[in-house]
Amino acid sequence: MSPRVRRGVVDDLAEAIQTRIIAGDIPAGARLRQEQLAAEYRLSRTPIREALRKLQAEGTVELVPNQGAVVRGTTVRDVREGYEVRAELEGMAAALAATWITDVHLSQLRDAEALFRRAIEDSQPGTWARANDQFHEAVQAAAGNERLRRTISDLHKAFPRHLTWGALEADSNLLAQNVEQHHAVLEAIERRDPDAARDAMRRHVLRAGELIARWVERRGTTTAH
Amino acid sequence: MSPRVRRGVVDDLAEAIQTRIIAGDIPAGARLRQEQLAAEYRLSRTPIREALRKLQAEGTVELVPNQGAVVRGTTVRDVREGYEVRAELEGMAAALAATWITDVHLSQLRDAEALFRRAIEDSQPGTWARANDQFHEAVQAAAGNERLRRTISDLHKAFPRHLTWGALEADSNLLAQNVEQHHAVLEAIERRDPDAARDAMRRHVLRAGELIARWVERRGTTTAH
DNA sequence: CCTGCTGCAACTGGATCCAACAGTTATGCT
DNA sequence: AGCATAACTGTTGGATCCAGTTGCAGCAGG
Repeated sequence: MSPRVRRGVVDDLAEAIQTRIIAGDIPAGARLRQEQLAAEYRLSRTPIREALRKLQAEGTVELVPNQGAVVRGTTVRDVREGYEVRAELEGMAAALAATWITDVHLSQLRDAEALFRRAIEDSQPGTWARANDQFHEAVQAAAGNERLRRTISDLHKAFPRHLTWGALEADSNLLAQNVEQHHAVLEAIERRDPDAARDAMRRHVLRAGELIARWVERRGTTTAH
Repeated sequence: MSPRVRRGVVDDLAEAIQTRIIAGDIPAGARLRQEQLAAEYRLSRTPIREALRKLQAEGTVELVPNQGAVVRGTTVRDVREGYEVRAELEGMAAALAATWITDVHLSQLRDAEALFRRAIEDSQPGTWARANDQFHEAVQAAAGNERLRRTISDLHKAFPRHLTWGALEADSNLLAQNVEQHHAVLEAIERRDPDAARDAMRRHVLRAGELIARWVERRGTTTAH
């Protein structure tokens, strides 16, 4: 969002690995061997290790001395706790958005909502997930609190994306409900009603969290091996 | 809090540097030269660099390619935004604490409050800051949401401690007000009133944030050079 | 006196090298 | 035969090395 500052190789590298993890490409509990990653990315081990340190700080990976890095498994409790916090923060963002939103941001928000709705109705697999992110990001942008935005983003990145997908993909009815909830948020923001916006967003996120928690519960923890 | 897992050299190192920064020992805007740090800690540059990567991920330090690490300066806007978020989260923690607190945590909370009160009344310089942390941490522990705790902690570490100190130390009246506010939070939690607890904590944190913001404003940004 | 160029020194980024440690398998002793 | 120990393999941690880039100082020119 603000790559105004110059980025180095390891920043890209960390992001790449991060992406592969949240995409579910690399499963939880998997050991990340430095040499293998080095070979894969045509680099030496040094930048790999620095990237892993970054991921450790972000909580994506656990780093045990002399034993290497394993991707942190997500427990049901992690999901519940994380979404509880996220609900609060996104609710706050919605409330702020309702009071401070400008016309440009409002039109962005409307576009995102519309895109999401269409993606669901036409049941386009990859598109609606992206549209969903776009909607939430639009709200956060409208809120105008950069720190808040970053905090939510960090929280969001703590969960592999396939969790979100998997939990909702199963039932098209749930997706329809999501459309309704997004609409409620948008409507409250349009009405400039902070309390209503906060409440709508809170409920929305909490619901999603509960669904994901149950989904994870059913399949056990995502920690492999 | 959970150093159950084995820690390595760089973990300690990162924490040490972090501490020196939030203590104000290393001023904002200062360049951290790897060679110097290496000599200082009797290590090679490699672990230093990894530690800096961690700090970069935590937002404590900015890492520009071929130019090294500088500690991030704190702008007034950063303070306002950060404390706004923190107020929300700590308010949430207080609300959770009010509903879920157990007897052990409650006594811890009472102890922390009393310690804080005494430290202020006897005007012991170093003690009250520590007692303050203790109080807030007790609330978060009582809330029982580990993720929330960690998120607040990350947020807290984003600000050098001497900011907090400096802004409050000047006026003993402000400290007395803080005692009152802590008491209000404690009382609401004792009454098991989530809404009141949230509100009291929110106000408390927002006030502190506003004071710090104004203090920073007066002295300009903390970015040296 | 100020501005722009050029060469040098210092520092960072990445690669390579060696030592230490964990896990595993094989071996010897009871 | 079973258990304990010893050797081996694979992997990480930290040190050293080399190349590329940046920033600064000094100098020439306007």
